[in-house]
Amino acid sequence: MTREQFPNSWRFLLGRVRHAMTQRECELLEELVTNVEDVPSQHTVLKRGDIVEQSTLLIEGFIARVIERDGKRHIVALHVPGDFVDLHGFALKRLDHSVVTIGRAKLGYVEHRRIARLLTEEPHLARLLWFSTLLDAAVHREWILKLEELNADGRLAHLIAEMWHRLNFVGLADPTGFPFPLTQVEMADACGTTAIHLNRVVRQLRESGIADISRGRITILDMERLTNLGAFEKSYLYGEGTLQIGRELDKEN
Amino acid sequence: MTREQFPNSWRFLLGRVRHAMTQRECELLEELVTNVEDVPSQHTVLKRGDIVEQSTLLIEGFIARVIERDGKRHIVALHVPGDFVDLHGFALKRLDHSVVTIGRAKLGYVEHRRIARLLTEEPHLARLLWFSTLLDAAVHREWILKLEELNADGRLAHLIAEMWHRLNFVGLADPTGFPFPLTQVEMADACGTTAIHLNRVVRQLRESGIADISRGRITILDMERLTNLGAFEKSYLYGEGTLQIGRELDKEN
DNA sequence: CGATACGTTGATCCATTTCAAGATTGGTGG
DNA sequence: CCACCAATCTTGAAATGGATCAACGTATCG
Repeated sequence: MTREQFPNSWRFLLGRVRHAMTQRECELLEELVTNVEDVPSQHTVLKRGDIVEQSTLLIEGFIARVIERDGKRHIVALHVPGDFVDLHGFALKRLDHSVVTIGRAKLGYVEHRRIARLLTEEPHLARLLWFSTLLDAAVHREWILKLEELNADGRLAHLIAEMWHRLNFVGLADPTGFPFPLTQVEMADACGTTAIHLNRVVRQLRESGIADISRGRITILDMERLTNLGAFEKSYLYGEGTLQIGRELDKEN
Repeated sequence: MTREQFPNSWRFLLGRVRHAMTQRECELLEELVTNVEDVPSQHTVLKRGDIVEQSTLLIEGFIARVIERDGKRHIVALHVPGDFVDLHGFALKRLDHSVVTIGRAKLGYVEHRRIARLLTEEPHLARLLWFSTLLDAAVHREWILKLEELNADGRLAHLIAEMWHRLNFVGLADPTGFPFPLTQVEMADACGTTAIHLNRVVRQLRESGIADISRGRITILDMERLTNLGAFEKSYLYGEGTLQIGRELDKEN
């Protein structure tokens, strides 16, 4: 599986479901993606309430799912390259949140008509798409946990750890860190705290030699302490040991 | 659609997807449910890390999805009668959380083998099941938002409002309130606060004439103020205007 | 080189946690 | 039916994390 062969879907394929897909399914998926385009930072891909007829594949860059309320922006999910950002829109249609790029991004689109066809013609592939929305939900639950359990420093540590693992999974992180274009305001919006307080937490992480955030890059200084501080357990990201989504079930009747 | 005809699935059918289902699909679904049983309060249906081969339908009672960490219990989701509690286990297999009853409950089970068969033989019905997991995810996002946005009083108000709507949808609430067996400790675990502080918030709601919580029942005294306090917008619960999951898409090729 | 977004810091105030203890309730067996 | 126990709910006081208001430093880009 090369980048040349699957210019749009290769990071998706790099990601969490690749090993369950056949060559043919990979090709099918790649062909689904149309209207690939580059968009600037802070571009609103979709607005809350929009009725969508296509789903967005994030090919390069970062995307936040946001909900605004009385002038305050809240980030309820973050996406990295390879993520299907709003596959759930296929069934839900009307979005409960907006979708906004952070930093320049490259996007592709898959028409819902085509996904519908897949459902009957390629049930196994359809199940993989279902699976990828379930992983999203698992990440949601982890965010709920982090918001209930941790205070600001732990939340930021958790966010950093999660982002490192997800980016690493698609080849965009290395042991020293990863590129990360979120401003402190945006990180605060994703951690349920204020930018001012988050700034103090950033300093704390820096001074205690755990991680450094500056100029669009996060540097990991001590992964072990970072993981502890964020009470981070990576298993939820992978649906570990799972992917019983393979072909066995199809066969067994 | 009567209770007699669908003793196990009728509340599910009462719920969010009913109108998209044919009579035959309703019957199919009812037949999927096996091993119906009554279980006591605080019964652990599934433990974090379990590998599941069946999914749980909550027929009567309440269920919490919980994650324990250093002795503290966190509730990441709540379920009401009619909910498929762990349909996501179909694809994810290894659970990232435990599933525990709150108050006595009646449960039914659907074997994953059967769901797998559905996927190819009944794609439309399969899509409805997918849809129901997506609604779960939408509720997760709303919880993330409430945890980021609101402080303790708002969070509790939001929880009450959400529970009222979900229970009302399956015929278990009326304008004056609804039965609710969670202890204050459990409500605190679901609101990301301490039991002690939650108790003070409960008093606040009582004294300001918004809602009363006592002896397993929540009484709504002023729905409008409750809704405002919890910044509650019911639309996310229904996938509003959506359910493009109907038959149109199947036909249109 | 000035404008504008972003990051940093200090001081004050309030929501929430924590520790500690007492009051109520529901269920159980005698 | 009462006595008792355990769980649940309730309240107080002290300590703290985080919000808020206000201001200033610093990158970045046309």
